[in-house]
Amino acid sequence: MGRPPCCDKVGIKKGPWTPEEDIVLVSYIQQHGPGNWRAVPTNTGLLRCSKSCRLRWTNYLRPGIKRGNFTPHEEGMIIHLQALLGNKWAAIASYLPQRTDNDIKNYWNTHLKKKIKKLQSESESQMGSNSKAYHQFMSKSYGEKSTTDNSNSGLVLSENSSVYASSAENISRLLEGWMRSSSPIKLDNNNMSSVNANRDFGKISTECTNGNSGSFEYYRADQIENEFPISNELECILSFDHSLNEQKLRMDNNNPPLSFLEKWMLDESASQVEGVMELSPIY
DNA sequence: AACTTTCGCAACCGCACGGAT
DNA sequence: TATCCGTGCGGTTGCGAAAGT
Repeated sequence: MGRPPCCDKVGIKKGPWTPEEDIVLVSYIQQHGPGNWRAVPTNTGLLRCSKSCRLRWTNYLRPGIKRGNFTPHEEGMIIHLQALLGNKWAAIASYLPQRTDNDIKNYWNTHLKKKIKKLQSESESQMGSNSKAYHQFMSKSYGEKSTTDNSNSGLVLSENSSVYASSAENISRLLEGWMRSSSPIKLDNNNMSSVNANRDFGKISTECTNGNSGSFEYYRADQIENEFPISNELECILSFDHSLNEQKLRMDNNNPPLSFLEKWMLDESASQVEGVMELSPIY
């Protein structure tokens, strides 16, 4: 009943993308801009369905994607936003513009869920010990000095070096040469989620020819970090997180510990949720 | 060293939604 | 209004790598 999924069509390839396929896709999008995915396999000769092309682009090839380890602060953001929004990964990702929803979802499922569960069980088993594990985690997540643990002496925000998949590195090498072209082009405002850098691609300039998507450009991460300061929205939520955490730590000094999420949810519903919900996500 | 188990993540699947016709 | 089409989203799967025995 109904149409078969597009990827079930005869001749449609599945499985991991090869560097060569990536190059074809990237070069096509360089010329035409993202969108109209249905046309991509037809026009490029890629034996992939349109959906697969879109996914490959948005989750992997798109400029501005940060890969590799999540910082403690990113972890904290994800945990807060997940508690607020639930498994709305796309919404959560909009507050972490360098991360894809898929990446966040995977990180949540493989790391954070376990971590929270562990912390919760530790907190429950250490009732009366003022929830040390919770404090340690929160202080790490928010780069603050813990009020209960002096071993963590402050900011933990330094970012680990990113790890990139070998395929992306291969593409980088393969793309070297033909991508050294033209003068810089202004970034499209609609594409601010793509503003951040993919170090592998180096600096590339190109203009879309369809006139719809405007132009876009690959920047190196260090350039981006200098040229595009953190957005107001993100600053807002970060400062909110900061003050929230301070409040939470103050409360903790006077009250027996609740579980991590219970406490946070209570805090939120008490006073702060509206403030966050009014924030417009970054698109 | 060989085998098994666990983990992490890229990719896929199916559904929902909105715009066009 | 109904249908089609393109796209976005969240859940799940499968495979390679790492860890354990």
